[in-house]
Amino acid sequence: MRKRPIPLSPFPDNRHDHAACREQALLQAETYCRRHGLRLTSLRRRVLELVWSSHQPVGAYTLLEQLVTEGRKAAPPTVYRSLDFLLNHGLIHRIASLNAYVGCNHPGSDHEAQFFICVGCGQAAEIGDPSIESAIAQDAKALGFSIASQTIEVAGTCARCREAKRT
Amino acid sequence: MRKRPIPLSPFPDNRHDHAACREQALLQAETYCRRHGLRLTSLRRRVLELVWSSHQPVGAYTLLEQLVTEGRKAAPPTVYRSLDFLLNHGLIHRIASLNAYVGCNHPGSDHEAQFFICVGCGQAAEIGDPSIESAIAQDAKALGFSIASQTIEVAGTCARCREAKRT
DNA sequence: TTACTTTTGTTACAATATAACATCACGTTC
DNA sequence: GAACGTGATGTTATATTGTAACAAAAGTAA
Repeated sequence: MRKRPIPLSPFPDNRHDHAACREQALLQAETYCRRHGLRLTSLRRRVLELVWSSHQPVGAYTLLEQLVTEGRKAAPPTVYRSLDFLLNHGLIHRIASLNAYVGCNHPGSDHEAQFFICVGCGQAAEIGDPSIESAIAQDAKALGFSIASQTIEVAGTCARCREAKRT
Repeated sequence: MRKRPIPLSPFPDNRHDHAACREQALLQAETYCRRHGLRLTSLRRRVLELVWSSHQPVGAYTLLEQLVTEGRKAAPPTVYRSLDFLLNHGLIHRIASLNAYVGCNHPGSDHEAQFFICVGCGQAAEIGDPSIESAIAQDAKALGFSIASQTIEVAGTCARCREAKRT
């Protein structure tokens, strides 16, 4: 029997209360930063909030536009530095295949995840599947390879978008 | 019992004859194109050859520089169009985490692969592991997600580089 | 040859990301 | 509070990766 994957952040259903979802993520980030002596400054908090504005990975320049619209003095380094902070502490993930960033609701600098990304709605579901992990770990062992980081991104169509297309 | 992964293109050992390796890949590409009525033009062949100049994924602009050095009239679209052709027919892969391209020695437009990429020597090993595939397929099934493409890239240190670092 | 399609050349630009240095804000020590 | 040191942000410029759009050339078939 294979272990059950942990659906850390699956595709949200129709009655998903996203405001609560985002607030919870921000609270977790605040708690995490307080406990680790990190400064979740106003800028960093706002960038995190913007990343969490949906479950669709968002590009750095989209975030930049939003900051500027809000009246902040922001340039590319403004955004990238905040993103780096959030990435380093596991508060967001980078989706390499999209050059975009998505929130993570289980902070901690040292965790890997797998993403299913819908080309229809653009949403990304984060999975933590021990079966994938162990398969990769076994291959690494066979190769004598020591793993530093992983990029696992599966693109396709989510259930709801498939259903929508059928009609 | 889990199936054995197929090491499609593992980290080459010290006595790896890369000239032969590259020539074989080019022959395979020629055969593949002939059989499928595709035109492996001089430019495309040369780009493929340059990609195969090592097992290190190579950037588009590096290829461009080399073409220009050789006296070809090349601009970014020159390279990207050739890369697109080679990608579409499974003759190379794109490594999203590096924005770089690496040769594939089992042509065919519709195959997925997993890569182990050494941060020491820069080489990429292509693996086709059914265990990883099936774990992902099971997650997709559980989510009702239909897979279109995959990006699976594991970064770390290969056996030889680990050994080298120990001394 | 002519007509047609595919490939390549060419110019311009879009999108993503970083380097380098100045300034500001915050906490600590005196 | 004043002086200091450190980390965060502002600012300008530039590097890197990738595309759009159209013209010219090369291959293919009637």
